[in-house]
Amino acid sequence: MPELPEVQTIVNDLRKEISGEKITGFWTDWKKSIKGCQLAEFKAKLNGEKIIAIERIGKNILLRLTHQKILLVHLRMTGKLLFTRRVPNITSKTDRHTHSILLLNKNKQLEFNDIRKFGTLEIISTDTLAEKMQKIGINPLSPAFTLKKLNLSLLSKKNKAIKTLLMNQDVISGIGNIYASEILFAAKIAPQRSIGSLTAEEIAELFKNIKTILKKAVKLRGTSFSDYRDTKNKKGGFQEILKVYGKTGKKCPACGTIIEKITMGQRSTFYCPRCQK
DNA sequence: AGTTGTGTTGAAGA
DNA sequence: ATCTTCAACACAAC
Repeated sequence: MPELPEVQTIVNDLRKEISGEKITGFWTDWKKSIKGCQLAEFKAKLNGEKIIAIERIGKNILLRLTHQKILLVHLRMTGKLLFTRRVPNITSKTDRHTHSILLLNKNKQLEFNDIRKFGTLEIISTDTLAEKMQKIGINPLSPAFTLKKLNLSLLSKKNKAIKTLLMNQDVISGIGNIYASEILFAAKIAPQRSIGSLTAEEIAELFKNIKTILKKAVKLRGTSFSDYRDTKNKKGGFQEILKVYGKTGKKCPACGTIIEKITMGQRSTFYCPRCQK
């Protein structure tokens, strides 16, 4: 669910909602989300710190705090960050799947809501950020991500399927199962194609569409295929214009051929067998 | 009512 | 090493 466009939407919204706020407490009924230290230490580290900046790296959300601390949030499959107002003196979650709450001043709070409880929270220090993010690949929306760069990252992976590469966070960060299928449809490339078989023209088309699809999805505030919601629990808009993802048995919007679903690395993969060569 | 599939990713297994 | 499979968990759809 939350891939680059969804995480970026959340980060953009959080900047407006909780930048500069002070953390006054932390509540949880699911300690397993917390990585790196025990609950008591986690609470102690957060308490009294101010949120000074909010950023995205890949699918990670970074809340930069005072004293060189960073609260690292990963939503995995069904995580949400819900910005809500607290009823004073009551632990008030707005949904039964909220398992942690970051309590802020002005009665603001950030609920970490996660149906499947795969999401994670961790506090790191700024000196360990680079190490922690070392294996995260390039941000496909950054100017540094060029066609040349894409070609370079393809070099050593000639035998792998192109869809697998798109989803590999160590190479390009932020593309997940939904956008991988959509980008490959837009680029007219079949997902199972090996990287070595791609022509220069196809790689150029792929490059162009990685940028355009992701940008469009950010503009539309992400895809709410099932669980994804923004910080105000609202759906995105990209699901309205999905071309192939989840469209098994439906007609290809470009040529009318029936969309097929295959499994690649235990992940559903959707494509048009006529448009995508 | 039991089985299957689900957007992620690290850890275990081959 | 590197690639594939599994597990974490809850729920909807079949």
